[in-house]
Amino acid sequence: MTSEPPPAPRRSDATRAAILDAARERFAADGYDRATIRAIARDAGIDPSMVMRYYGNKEGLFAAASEIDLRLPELGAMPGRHIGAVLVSHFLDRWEHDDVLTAMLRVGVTNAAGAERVVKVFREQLLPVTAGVCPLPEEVPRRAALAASQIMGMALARYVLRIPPAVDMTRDEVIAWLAPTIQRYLTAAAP
Amino acid sequence: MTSEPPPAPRRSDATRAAILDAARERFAADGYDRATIRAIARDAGIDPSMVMRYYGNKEGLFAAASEIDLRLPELGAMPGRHIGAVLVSHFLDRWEHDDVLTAMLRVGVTNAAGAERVVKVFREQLLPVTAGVCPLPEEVPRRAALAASQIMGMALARYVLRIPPAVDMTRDEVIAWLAPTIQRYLTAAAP
DNA sequence: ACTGTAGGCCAACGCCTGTTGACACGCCAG
DNA sequence: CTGGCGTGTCAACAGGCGTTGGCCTACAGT
Repeated sequence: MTSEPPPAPRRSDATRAAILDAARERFAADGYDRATIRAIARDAGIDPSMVMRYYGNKEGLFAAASEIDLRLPELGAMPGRHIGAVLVSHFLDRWEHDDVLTAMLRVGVTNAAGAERVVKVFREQLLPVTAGVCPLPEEVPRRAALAASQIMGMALARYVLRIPPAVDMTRDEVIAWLAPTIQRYLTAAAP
Repeated sequence: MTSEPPPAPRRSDATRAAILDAARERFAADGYDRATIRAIARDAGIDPSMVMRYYGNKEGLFAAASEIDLRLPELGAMPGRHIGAVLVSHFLDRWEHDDVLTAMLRVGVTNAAGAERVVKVFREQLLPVTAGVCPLPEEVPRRAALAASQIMGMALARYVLRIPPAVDMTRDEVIAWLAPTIQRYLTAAAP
């Protein structure tokens, strides 16, 4: 499946990367519709037609720009009581140090393909990690969805809508409040 | 302030209402950019120029269409232990029976003015209602923001992104899981 | 009955969009 | 040295957008 024979380094790799960087930034800041190919090309310092040559069309560019790896830690290898805090802390890091997640959220809300992409990340990355820590296997998807709802909701309030009290909370305060919630969603007995 | 002397019924009230209905639907379904004035006018069965005549421009139309009343119940008049369940249940109702909230969420994410509108609703409608139930007055904004983050997060997962496990939960399951979270955010001792 | 005005439609504007095709440069193989 | 291919620019396209102004129609006040 994932076996492109040699990576085959091309002379244009720098340009491709510049386009991708600019695209991620624009998609994160403006959402799918307002992030124009022309603006992305301008940011990358090249002609709009290069974007088409390398990524086919706007959808292809978005697909390439929203290749996301949450880099979730292995939860099995740590004391069960810290799972909530570790997850919240990890997501705060990811959200603050790069704008792919903001882009994913913004585009997921505006664009059907974007929403599917979010669902895919949820299914392929969050589900496996939470599988090991939930009491009953059949409850895993539901519990993961609950956890995701709280994490995305805080990201929405804090990084996208910028609701002042959510922005003003320190990182540690956010963790202190959210960790017990995530902990309960993933590990506590069903209500 | 809110004293337009007579309501002054106009012959065009039906048209105005049709435009507003169509606008709310389109903004909810498509977000700010994709919801075009032409499409809204087509839905309302009139000419695009009528929209301009009555609402000035697209921003004015959006401002009129996103006049939101959460219709939050008085929390002071009920047993303190039920606040979480009542709030979650109320928001589920609002979200399912009318698409203004979805519109608000979608536009809040794509549009700066939309985000400000969400913050305004938070400040003017959620804050006052939660003020009566939090232990310390100075914690009210933070606690309300936490509750908002969980409620918006679930709405995002369930009604916008349509993450399958979040969609599949019954209304009662959502309440059973979320109510204790909201309850804790609003009333429990700070962590 | 006459007239002013509000309600409504139509055609057009200037702008910006995604996308395309033709053309120019420079590297590398033969 | 020469040809081809990869990299890049430029100019243009068709279509959609928000917005504007002119014109027609029908009702309301006198």
